[in-house]
Amino acid sequence: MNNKVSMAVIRRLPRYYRYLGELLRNDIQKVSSKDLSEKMGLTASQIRQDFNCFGGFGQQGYGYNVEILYNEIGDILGINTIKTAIMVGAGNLGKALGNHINFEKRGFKLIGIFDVNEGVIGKVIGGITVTHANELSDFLEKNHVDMAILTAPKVETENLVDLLVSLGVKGFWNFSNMDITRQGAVFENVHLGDSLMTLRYAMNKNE
Amino acid sequence: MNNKVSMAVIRRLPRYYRYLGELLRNDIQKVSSKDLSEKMGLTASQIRQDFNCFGGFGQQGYGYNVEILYNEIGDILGINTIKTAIMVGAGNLGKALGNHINFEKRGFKLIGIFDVNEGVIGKVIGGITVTHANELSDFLEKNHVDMAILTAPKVETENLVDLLVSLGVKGFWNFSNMDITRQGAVFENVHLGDSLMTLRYAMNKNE
DNA sequence: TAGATTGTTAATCGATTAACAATC
DNA sequence: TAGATTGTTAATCGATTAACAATC
Repeated sequence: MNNKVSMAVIRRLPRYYRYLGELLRNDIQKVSSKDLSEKMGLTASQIRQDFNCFGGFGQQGYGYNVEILYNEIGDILGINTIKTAIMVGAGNLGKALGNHINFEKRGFKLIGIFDVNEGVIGKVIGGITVTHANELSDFLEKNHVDMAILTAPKVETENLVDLLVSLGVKGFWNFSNMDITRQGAVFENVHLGDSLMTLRYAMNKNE
Repeated sequence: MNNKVSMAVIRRLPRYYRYLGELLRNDIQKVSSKDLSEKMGLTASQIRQDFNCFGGFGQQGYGYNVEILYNEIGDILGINTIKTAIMVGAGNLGKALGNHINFEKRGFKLIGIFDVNEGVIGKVIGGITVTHANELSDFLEKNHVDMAILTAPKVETENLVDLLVSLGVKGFWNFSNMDITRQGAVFENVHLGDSLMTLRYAMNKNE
């Protein structure tokens, strides 16, 4: 067990979780660090080191029980406890995320979607009816909201964040294409443009 | 100048590029590693090390010329030379990417969008008319396509990739939620679900 | 010239890999 | 018991930070 787990390890956990989930769906009950290392393109040593940051989930001479390991990693990530989330911005990206991301399997429950565009208000996305953004403060006072997904344009987002933080939102999944940080809240800033440029670089390298 | 530049450095380049672009838009002509370090939350030393992987772009006693540095990083990333791209999958995510990503500023030009769903065929996304996926092979034989954006469901994507690779596609921006690799092509596998789980972890840590 | 800031080398820190005793 | 594979320590490798001479 290790109290200071590095970000590099944490970023690998969701990937382990995906591969273990697949084994589970295929009714595979045990897996060794060697099996996993071949599947995932990591070293067996690294895998064992990673898992042992959190305690010994394996059994010498046997390997790891897939189901136990899967659940342990889920617990470490915190996704077995649900937090509430709202989405601000119901454009194409909002629709894509709302309809296709399985929030409940990742520790969140979507409870509200907001937009300023009359064209989408009243529409249903991922089972939630889109509400006008001017009801946002009201909603936040009446409902406990842990996390906000930011899929609105940059300008609108910038003003919004402070309001949301002041009303108790503690986490942000931010697609606004700018890095945001605020005291007392955590931000997962997603930069799809950066990802695309990295691909462009890799393609030249590969030529 | 350094021949073996680490992935850690490369992943920071798009971020430098964004910050420099912002300085440029604000008509700021020079920047020191210290200025940048404060803006970006890195050490000045790391910034200088990063830039010096590719050669000396600065001037002692002065700093860096923003425009020169911006263009140099663009060149390193390869985004000042355009490669062709198609998108397979014109659902909400495809629409979001097609309409909102500025491909040309990131080294790509979108020249075709394909889907199997009759409902979207003929619609225009990001200036491109959606075509039926059964015309894909034809299109690839008539047009040189460097990169494919995979925004179709998992099942459809799996079969598609080998076809695309065999027809000369050399890069993939993959949103299908599975890791893909193939000889002779590079993949940027985007896992939004992993990003969301990392946020969930960070929120518990922050409590 | 004096001050500022780079480019670069050396020191430190952290992450990955190797090795092997423990043990199922 | 013999074989397999973990948990863990030690060795290596790589990335970040510190320091400072070079020089604009």
